[in-house]
Amino acid sequence: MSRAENRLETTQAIQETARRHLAEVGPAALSLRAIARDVGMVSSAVYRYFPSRDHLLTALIVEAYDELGAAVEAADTGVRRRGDLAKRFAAVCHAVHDWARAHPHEYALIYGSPVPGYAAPDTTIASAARVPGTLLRIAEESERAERALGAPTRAVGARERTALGGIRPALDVEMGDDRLVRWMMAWTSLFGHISLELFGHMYRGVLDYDTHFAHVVTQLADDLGLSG
Amino acid sequence: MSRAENRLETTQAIQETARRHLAEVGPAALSLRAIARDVGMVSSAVYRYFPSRDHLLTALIVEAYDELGAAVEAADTGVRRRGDLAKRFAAVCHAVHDWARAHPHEYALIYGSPVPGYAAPDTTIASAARVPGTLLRIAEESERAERALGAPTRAVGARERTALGGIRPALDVEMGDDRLVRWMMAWTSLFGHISLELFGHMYRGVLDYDTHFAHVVTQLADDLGLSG
DNA sequence: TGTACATCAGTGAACGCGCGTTCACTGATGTAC
DNA sequence: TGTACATCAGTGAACGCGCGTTCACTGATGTAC
Repeated sequence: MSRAENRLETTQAIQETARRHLAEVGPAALSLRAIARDVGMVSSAVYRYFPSRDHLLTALIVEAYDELGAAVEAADTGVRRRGDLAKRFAAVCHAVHDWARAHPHEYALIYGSPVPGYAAPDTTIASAARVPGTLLRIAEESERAERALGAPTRAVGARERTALGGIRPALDVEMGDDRLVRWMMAWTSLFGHISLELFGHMYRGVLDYDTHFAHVVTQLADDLGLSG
Repeated sequence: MSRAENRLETTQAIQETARRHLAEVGPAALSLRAIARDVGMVSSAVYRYFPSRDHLLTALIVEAYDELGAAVEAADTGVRRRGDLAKRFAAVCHAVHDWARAHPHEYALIYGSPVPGYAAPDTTIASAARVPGTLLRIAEESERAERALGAPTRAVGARERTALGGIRPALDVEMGDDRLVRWMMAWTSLFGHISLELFGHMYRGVLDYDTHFAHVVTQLADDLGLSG
């Protein structure tokens, strides 16, 4: 095995082990020494691969965003009838939900509490943007198709229009303010739902998470005017 | 000063200091020794007041839930015209938002990632239920007043009805499934919005958090049929 | 094809630090008679 | 009002443990001629 191959393999071994540890102790208590022990090397050797604990954490964050992003993009792309926006939206929502359920600690790492003392570098931005980006692509299609929203939306004033100014540059289409607002609400609903569910706030209230989630997703699709 | 007064005062001093530390290092890294040092006593003395680190954490969690709960209840009660449900709903939402902005770390403690290795005891349940409870009281009023929902809701099937079975016991009124679904969605929207905002996911996207939040709240009130 | 040198992975010891929890203790505050 | 005893707060030392990071080093892998 070449040096380069070895390097790649060891880097991955460290990252995988780190990820396992993350699930057990959380990001704040993630320990380089414990990871090194588990991989079977001495703690100082890890520094040949990651210059510091924070760099390792960044790698884990990027990995999580990318894994989720890939799952979501694949779910969208997997829908044959590209014009069936309700189906695409549902596929995306369920992909986020499924991934979060399968990887609760990775989800908590990127969508839960920020890690104290850690500032995510700009490297993470592109990966973090994949899910919102996928949603916006569907939103654009609904705008192009001139679909009417399923839920009426209050008139959007100039201030609210300005408030949403940071999102417009990410859009390829001139989108109505009312539609954009509804998509923002769908986005917060989606992640709010998943966070409240995963972090235990629905416990004993909602008795069947999957059924309820599926219902909410179809409702959101209706509100966005995607069904029909 | 009596022994009992002293005890209360020291307990509070420890808890306040713990809370300050929480804001700096997060729940996972909260250190009894550091807190003791800051209060001006030896670390073992803390054990006269809290039997373990986890008990202290529980106290902080209950405190946070109660503070938020009290703020939310006060906001609701503060609305004179009890029949103005839109105003009550908005007051409640803004109370959550304001409190979260003022106490981001306490918010993260209760609505962010679960603390690894910590299991919240049942003691926290009553305090945690205050915000959802306040929302449900408003929901009940809207049911009693037979307000029509502002956003149409897809027919709720038997399975979804069953899935929401855990919430019905907390209701004093027989509530329509469509309304209950909308209130669940409002709840997830509210906390999803706040979490995404506070945890940095709206950064550079939404340019004016307060304006956007206010707009969303009025929209939610519309959807719930509270305005009018 | 072989040799000389450079690069790199991994070692092991060390630095300086912090942690939660236990325990025997001192001295002050409270209580019962 | 005074004395004897019980309760309690806080001390300081100790146990056993873990952490991130640095550094001089050995030995293996790669490269240039």
